[in-house]
Amino acid sequence: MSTERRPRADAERNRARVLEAARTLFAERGDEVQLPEIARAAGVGVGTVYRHFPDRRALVEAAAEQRFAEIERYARTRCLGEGPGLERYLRHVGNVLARDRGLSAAVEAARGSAGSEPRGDARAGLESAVAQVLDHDRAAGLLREDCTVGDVFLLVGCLSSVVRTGSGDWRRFLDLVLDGLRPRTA
Amino acid sequence: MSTERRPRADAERNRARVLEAARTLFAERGDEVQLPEIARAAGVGVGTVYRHFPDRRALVEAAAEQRFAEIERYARTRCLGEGPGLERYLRHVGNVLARDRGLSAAVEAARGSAGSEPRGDARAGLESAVAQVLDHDRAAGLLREDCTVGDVFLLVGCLSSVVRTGSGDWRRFLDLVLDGLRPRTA
DNA sequence: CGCTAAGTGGAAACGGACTCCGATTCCAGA
DNA sequence: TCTGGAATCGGAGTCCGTTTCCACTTAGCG
Repeated sequence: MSTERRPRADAERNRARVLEAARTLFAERGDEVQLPEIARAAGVGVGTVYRHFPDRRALVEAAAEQRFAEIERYARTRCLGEGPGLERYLRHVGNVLARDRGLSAAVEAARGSAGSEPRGDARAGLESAVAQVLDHDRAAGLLREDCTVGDVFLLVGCLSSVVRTGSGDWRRFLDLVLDGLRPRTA
Repeated sequence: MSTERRPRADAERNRARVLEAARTLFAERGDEVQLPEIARAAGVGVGTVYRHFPDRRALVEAAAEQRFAEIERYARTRCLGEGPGLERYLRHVGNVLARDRGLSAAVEAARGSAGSEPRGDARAGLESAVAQVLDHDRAAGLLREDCTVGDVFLLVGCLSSVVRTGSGDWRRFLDLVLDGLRPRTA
């Protein structure tokens, strides 16, 4: 079944260039940057962009994938030690979202088509990492019993929408939400 | 300074028709309904739509204004009696957002350009109503001391973004958030 | 009744995502 | 090394929705 062919060298190179240009521009100016501009920055024609990515959204997502992987790494290395891991995690995500204007666009896009879809492995990796953080916090009595991975993704979606407003209120939002996530002190 | 002129009768009638058509269509199918279709439904040319509303966003907002007023009325009449008023308020808003697909678009649009802007009186009215609900709840010891009107608007924005995903998770979101809004039981 | 400025409608301009296809480039095999 | 043709390239052109423009219509004042 592996009718997969190694892509031509120049094709691979161009794909990388496009992705690189997209990452830079999206991060700086958000996802409203236009395709022709990205193509120009990559030294490539629009057609080439579309050869490698079916549509604008796919490009936005591909550009974000790397960031997701970085976040997963952060979760695994910095959120399983002492203290509240989920809090560290969410604050980190907030910061990353605030720095990379295009990332929140990718997060928004990933919502809506929730759960079922065959999401990339970035998503799967994140899910398992978050699950570990949740277990860790729960074991330490820092988290309400019923908090699920889905809840965290839900909240990250909201967080992303708040960051997008640019009002800077996202820290306040997290403060409120985190209070809701602590165990109910009867 | 009041160079305001009473608009012609037919103009007023057309404006009302456009608004009516927009309300219906936006509610049913969300804000992606196209201007020409709204114009057709209103029995009017596109040009006329643009005479009364500078652009699509303005129309979306105008169509939502009425809903905002209804919500304000709900806040004043149903959220100041016994029991948690803010909770009633937020659940109501969630329901309204879920029924009127276009409303969340208006809410999203209203964010971003927060606070300062000379927002319509619908906004001002809502603010004062919410402030009363907050005072009411606080007096009854149902609400954390530091919860502001701004917090509520922030959360409604998030709520709106969750509703928009269509996942139906918005009730869960409210459950989490409401727990964060209760007074810290030391 | 005119007269005139407000109002109307819809054709056309615009803007941006996406498609198409002739020209170009890579590379497997001779 | 050379070559055939498959894969890739690039950007002009299509498509589609928003917004503008303006010749024409009409309300409503004198």
